Order: sequence, then structure tokens, then C-alpha cells
Amino acid sequence: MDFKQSIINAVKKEANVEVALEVPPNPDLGDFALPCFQLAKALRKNPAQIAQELAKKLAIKGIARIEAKGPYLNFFVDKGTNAEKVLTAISDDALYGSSGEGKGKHALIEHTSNNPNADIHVGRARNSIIADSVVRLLKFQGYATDVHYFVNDIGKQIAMLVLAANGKKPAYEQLLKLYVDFNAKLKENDDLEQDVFALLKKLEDGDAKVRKQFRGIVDNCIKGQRAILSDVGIEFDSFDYESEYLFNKRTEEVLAALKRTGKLFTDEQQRQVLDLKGFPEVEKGMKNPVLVLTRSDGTSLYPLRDIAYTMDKASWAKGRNILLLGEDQKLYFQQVAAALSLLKVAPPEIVHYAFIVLADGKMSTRSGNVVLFSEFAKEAVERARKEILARTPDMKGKALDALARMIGHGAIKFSIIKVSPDKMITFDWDQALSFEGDSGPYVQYAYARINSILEKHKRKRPKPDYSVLTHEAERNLINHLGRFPDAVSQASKNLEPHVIANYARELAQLFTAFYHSCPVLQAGEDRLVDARLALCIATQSVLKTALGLLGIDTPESM
RNA sequence: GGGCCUGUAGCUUAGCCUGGAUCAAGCGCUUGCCUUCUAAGCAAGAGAACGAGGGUUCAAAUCCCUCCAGGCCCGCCA
Repeated sequence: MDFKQSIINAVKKEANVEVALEVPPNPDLGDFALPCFQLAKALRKNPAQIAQELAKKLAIKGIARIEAKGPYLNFFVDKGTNAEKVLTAISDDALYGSSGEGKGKHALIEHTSNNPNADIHVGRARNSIIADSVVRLLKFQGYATDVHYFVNDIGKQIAMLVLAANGKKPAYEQLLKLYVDFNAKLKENDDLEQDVFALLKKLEDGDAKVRKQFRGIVDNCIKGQRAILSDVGIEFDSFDYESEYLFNKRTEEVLAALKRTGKLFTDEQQRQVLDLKGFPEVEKGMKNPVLVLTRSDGTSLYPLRDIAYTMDKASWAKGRNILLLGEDQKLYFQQVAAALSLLKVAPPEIVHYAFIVLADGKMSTRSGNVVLFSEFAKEAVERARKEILARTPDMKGKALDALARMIGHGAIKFSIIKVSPDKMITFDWDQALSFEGDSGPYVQYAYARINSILEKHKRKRPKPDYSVLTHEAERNLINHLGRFPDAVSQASKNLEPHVIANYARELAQLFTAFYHSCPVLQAGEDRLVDARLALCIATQSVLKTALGLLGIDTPESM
């Protein structure tokens, strides 16, 4: 039984009240605390007095000391017992931190689903990076995962690119410029817009040649996006094409099913419209709570195809069904969720993320006012390379490349994941690519330092005497290691990878504090050396796992 | 006009779901620390009316209401 439960049981036995414990704000105040206000009513005494009395009465196995401090009762666990418990748990379990809740279950995650019209920019990459961490978290929890990308391959943007390409096959890197230039032309030339729509119409009518043109542009673009994301370790299992839903029967089936709910009506312009009255979130957010599903000519609109696709995903997902979407899609997705609920299909769990904006305004692919993810990643690696060479001037070749990539990519991922997705980010090169403080490289550095110690000392003692780990820095580090499973559970339950980023940074901080105040190899006594080595090994293991959950590699040295 | 999100130190954030002891970090600033396991580091210090006001509670950054500021969204784009 863990300490927490023992305390709760003991208090219940003594006072007959079910209490909640908390972690004191400051380690000097113990490992667990009981605010006695919650007992005051039942016992009809003042909290400080209750704390005093309980401090005298309670005796709990594994708890070395119980102290009353004002209205709080503080519990100090026996350091040796705690150290042994936490450190053996880590060394015995390669999956320490995983709850195993996903064993035998399946999770489908759709993310990125960027318009296949240009190079991906950092705002969209926020989607990919957060989602990739979610995927890793769920895998770690035991889920079999399937990562999907929905390719919006039949939009106006693609039609524009087909026209702009003019029969040629533009390279991926040229697409953005083509798209931006075409948008500029479009502004001045109304006829061009007619051409765009005419082309789209041909596509929807199933014109084989046009379909092939679209597919050519799209596949080229997806290939490029995929390569860029793959380069930073973000992979997909399947690419689902929206055009499939243009030509298969799924949308008709959805339409028929919605018709049977009695909520579908044809408006005065002959469009098929879904009535969403009775769905409070949608009603509150819209002047007129409806979702338009078809054009006047009966052809499908995006929401209809999306509903059909989302239903397919719901049937593929055997456990959790997760979707990452920009905050601009919040209301829209509530409309889709409402439609799904009419069809008795559970909507996916959604993670919405806010935009990354530039100091001079919103990023816009259309105007070309963007920071491309590819240049962001390139710059990160370049800066990392400079930092490495400033420290180890003789490093070169593949070793240098590999390390620069690890550090550069680590900095990028960490800086994006660590911020709660609700928060809008104003992009700043120096801030996003910081290698110190609250950053990926800082955590990687702690890992590399542990590695350096372990390299120098490979001796292994089967059973260290953990009771010698009594230093404050050791205790703080051990306590934090013990909290890793909670951090993982919270992150995977609420789909909050930033919890892991913050956990990892704190762990690295506590380790570095330990590193500076507790020599390991020069600790003196053998048993202290052995115990501290065991602490290093455990910390390294958790750091590696935590960074792995963020998609960040761990360099052996840096 | 309505809905959702955000507002915590000069700057960037964690903490808010699940209320509890002097609000926790990073950057920047001041002062120390590299002939001892990697200074991408550590230690110490200055710096916060937790957007404003009300309410609930023994207790509010956290829950409720109002207001202010910024972002996003609100019918044949995707």
C-alpha cells in the first residue's frame, strides 16, 4: 500500500472522516499534508487543536515523523523506505510510469490534416507536434495506435494550384510561391475565379483528366509535407483522401440517415440543411443553428464529407478516437458532433490548439506571411551546430550532424509542447529556439551528464542500501521520480502533453541541483557511491522515457 | 450583437479541471561559483494589487456573476 493510502486509512480509523491529502508547498513541510479544516466540523474542534491531537495519536508504518503546524498535519515518510520503494519500482519496470490502461485497446488519432497546397508553417506544425506526443503517450500507456491524416484534396486551393502549374509539375518547394502569386492575380482578375470554379466542377463531375491533375499536385505536396514531418520523427499510418467521399456512396448514406432523424430539410435555395436546434453549444454560438450539407445542385459540401469520414473513423477506432484541430474549428466541430449524436455515433475526443502568430499579425499561407516549419527546423539545427562547435570545436561529420539534429529538434518540440495548447503564441525565433533554462536542451543536458557519470563508473551493486540517501536534494529528486506515473496518467487522460514537458524540466532541475550538491563518484563511502549511482540510473531512465513521450531524443553526450 | 478561449513579476509561462500554508519556473537584471562526475550549469538577490469589481466558503489565482482587454468563430470556403 502506498503512503498516501496508509495515512488516509489511519486518519479514518482515528477520526472516522474520509480525508483528502495534499503535497505541501515546500519540502521542509514534509511529504504529505492534511489540512485539518476538513475535520473541524465533524469533530467540532478548531483545526489547529485537531492537528495537535492527531500528531500525538497517529502511528503509521513507513511514516517517520508526524508534525502539527498550525492547522496542518505534516507527514514525513521514512526516507530509506521511500527511496527503496521508488527506485526499485523504476529499476524493476522498463515501463515505469505507464498505467498499462491501454493494453489490448486501440486508439485512432487524426492530426495535421493540413491543406495540401503548400509547405507546412509553424502554426500548423503545432498541431503535428502536440499530436505526435499524444500518440507517444497513448502508445506508452499500452494502446495500439493508428495515426491518420485527412487529405483535403478537392478544395479551391488545389484547383488554383492546378491552374497555376499550367500542365507542369512544380517542385514541392515552389508550391507556396505559386499559390501566393496566384492569389495575388486572383484579386485583380475576376475571370480567373470563374476558371477555378469551372475546374472544380469538372473534378466533381468525375473528369478523369482533371482528377489526375489534382492528384498529381496533391500527392507531390503530401510527399513533401510527409518528408518534412518525418525528418523530425513524426509519422503517419494512413492518408485518407477527401475525394474518396466525393465519389463513394458514404455521403449519400449519411444524408439518408440524417433524413430519417427528421432534422434534415431543404431550404428555399434547394440546399440540404441540418437543423441543430436543441444542441445548446451550437445554438449559443450561431445566429441560426444549422449545418448546410449540400449545394443547391445537390453536390456535397465539406461538412457532409467530414461527417461521413468521422463516422468511418469512429468505426475504425476500437478504443479512443482522437482529433487535433485548430481553435478556429471549435464551433464547426460542435456542429459535426451534433450531427453525429443525431446518428448515435460518439464524437472523437478533441484537442484544440490556438494559433502561433507573428509579431506583425496572423500567419497566412495565402499572403505568404509565414514562418515555414522547414526553415524553422533548419535554423534550429544550424544554431545547435554553432553551440556544439563553440564547446567542442573538433567535433565534425556524422556525429556533429546527428547531435545538432537531436538538440535543434528537441528545442523546437519542447518549446511548442510546453505551452498549454489553449494559449496563443507569438512567434519569436530566440524564444522558440532557446537552448537554456526551460528548454529541451536543458533536459537533454541533464541526461547527458548522468550518462557521463555512468560511463566513468560501470560497477554494479545488486542491492544498494537506499537508506543512505538522506540529503535534501536526494529526497526531492526521489519524490519527484515517484510522481512520474501521476504525470503520465494526467497527460494521457486529459491529452495534455505539456504536463510531461513540465514534469521533465522539473526532474532535470532537481537532478542538476543534486548533481551540484551531491558528488556521486567522489561520494566517499562505497555504499553512498552505489546508492547515488542507483539514483542516477533511475533518473536517467525516467528522463529518457519522459523525453521519449515528447518525441525528443537523448544524446549520450553534449 | 452572440458564443468559446486567453489575461499570473519588465518579457515568456506553470499552477485553475480536483479551492488550502509565504503563487512556481525560465529569459532579462544584481552578486558569487569552472586545477573536483560536462558552466547548454549551480547558488544567492531584487522583481507579482494572479486584468478589474462583486459573490460563495473557515479558506479563492483556482468555483459563480458582472465588466474590461486580446484572440478565434457565428449559412452553398475547407
